[in-house]
Amino acid sequence: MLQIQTIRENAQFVIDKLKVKNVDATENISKILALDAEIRALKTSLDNNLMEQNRLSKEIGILFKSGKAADAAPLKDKIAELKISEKEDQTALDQKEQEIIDILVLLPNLPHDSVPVGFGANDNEIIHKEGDDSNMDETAVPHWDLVKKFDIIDFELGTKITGAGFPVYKGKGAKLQRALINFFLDSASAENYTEVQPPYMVNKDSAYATGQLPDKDGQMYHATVDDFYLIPTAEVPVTNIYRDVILKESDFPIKNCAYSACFRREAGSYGKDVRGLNRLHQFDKVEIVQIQHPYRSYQTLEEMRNYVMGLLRKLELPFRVLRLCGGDMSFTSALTYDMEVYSKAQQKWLEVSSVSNFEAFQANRMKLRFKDEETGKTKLAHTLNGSALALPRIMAALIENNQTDKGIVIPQVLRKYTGFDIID
RNA sequence: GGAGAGAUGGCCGAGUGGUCGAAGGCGCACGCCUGGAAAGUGUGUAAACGCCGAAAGCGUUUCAAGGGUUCGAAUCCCUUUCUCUCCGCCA
Repeated sequence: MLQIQTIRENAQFVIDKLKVKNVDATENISKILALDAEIRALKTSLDNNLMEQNRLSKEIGILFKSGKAADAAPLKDKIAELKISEKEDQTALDQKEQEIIDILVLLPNLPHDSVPVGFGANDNEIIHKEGDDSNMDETAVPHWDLVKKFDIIDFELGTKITGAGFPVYKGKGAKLQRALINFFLDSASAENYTEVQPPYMVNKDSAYATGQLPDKDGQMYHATVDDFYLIPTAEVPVTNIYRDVILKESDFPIKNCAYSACFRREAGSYGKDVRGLNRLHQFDKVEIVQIQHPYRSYQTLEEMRNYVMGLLRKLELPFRVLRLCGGDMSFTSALTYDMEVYSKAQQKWLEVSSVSNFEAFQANRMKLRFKDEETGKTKLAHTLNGSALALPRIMAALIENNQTDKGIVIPQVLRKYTGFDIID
């Protein structure tokens, strides 16, 4: 959520920035400014009213103590009068505050200066490319056929047990996935990320704090009996560790990593992109989360990007890095890099990681702050996160790119985790 | 799931209707003391919001959350959430 103070002080700047995300906020911003002025006037009037009531109550207390209780009656009448206008102010205030929040919550985060203008995936800026992204010959087999041939992932079985998008990993397929998870977690630990195992279900407050609610309500599985949501990413529970927390500057940077299963309804996506492992309802991911001082968050974003690039390099996968354009960025993000690996058999780039700086947007919703040593004031911290990495598409690319006559060759870096060097 | 007890500041803990944002202790910060440190000692030690911005100052709110009684609630009543103990169930 944008800070009301930012809007109050830089309304035009906010409007201009939101245009980069293709949002015309002119009307909403002027509504917000009007409501904000009304709210402050009401607050002042209400505060003065309450102050008067408190003063009179104290007087009554003194009268009671000194045995002059009878003299209190006129004061009581006065308070009764004040209470009528208090109630009016309070009702109006509650209503206006709800109104302003209802609008604020719909405004996305402001994009960073470096974010290119654009409407969709085609407008993203390719800022880096690495590895051999030539295509394989015509005999190359897509992963959904390979996994069947080697009996390592069974989509039909998952459909029987649950439904489409819930595959069953078997034998060396299950082991390869576990190897990747361990490789990712060990790598993060080596970079001083503290490993956590979060809950896979969260309450409404948590889903709201990281921005899944109210914007992406329909994308999460909802366990209605207890009103819990299945997490779409570990970002949600891990970032919420720091909800309503005031940090010290010396706590920065906070670095957490977490493996979790992720659950996404993916309502509205059908067709070619959902084939095989490309888009699932349940998948595994290792997530890295950092909380940083506002001055250093962009430096941290670059570190995180470099870290993820390093993982892809070790896995010997061709990849590219995109700087997302305004139209393709998420609601909460100020700057996002996507990493895509090239699947030589599908002849397609597959998104395997998204690294973002949310600046103070999530922190504002979840009241994640720190004490500024210079001023002694509490200020909002910056939150960042990234996938490091999402498993299914990595699996798909490894299986496809490493197919040989003899089987699927396991990259060197994973062999100590898998215990085998080929799937055949 | 049933029965009971509880939830107070960074932590421990007092407070059962009035001047209580809250005693005391610990911790922390700064100072004194010391050659230096410990001990001792003094002072300070929450957040949000409003009063045109900043500072100062003033005010409002906050003792799990929400509602109620009262001129006045940490304190009384109701609801919810959570924690602990016992019983039941159980990986």
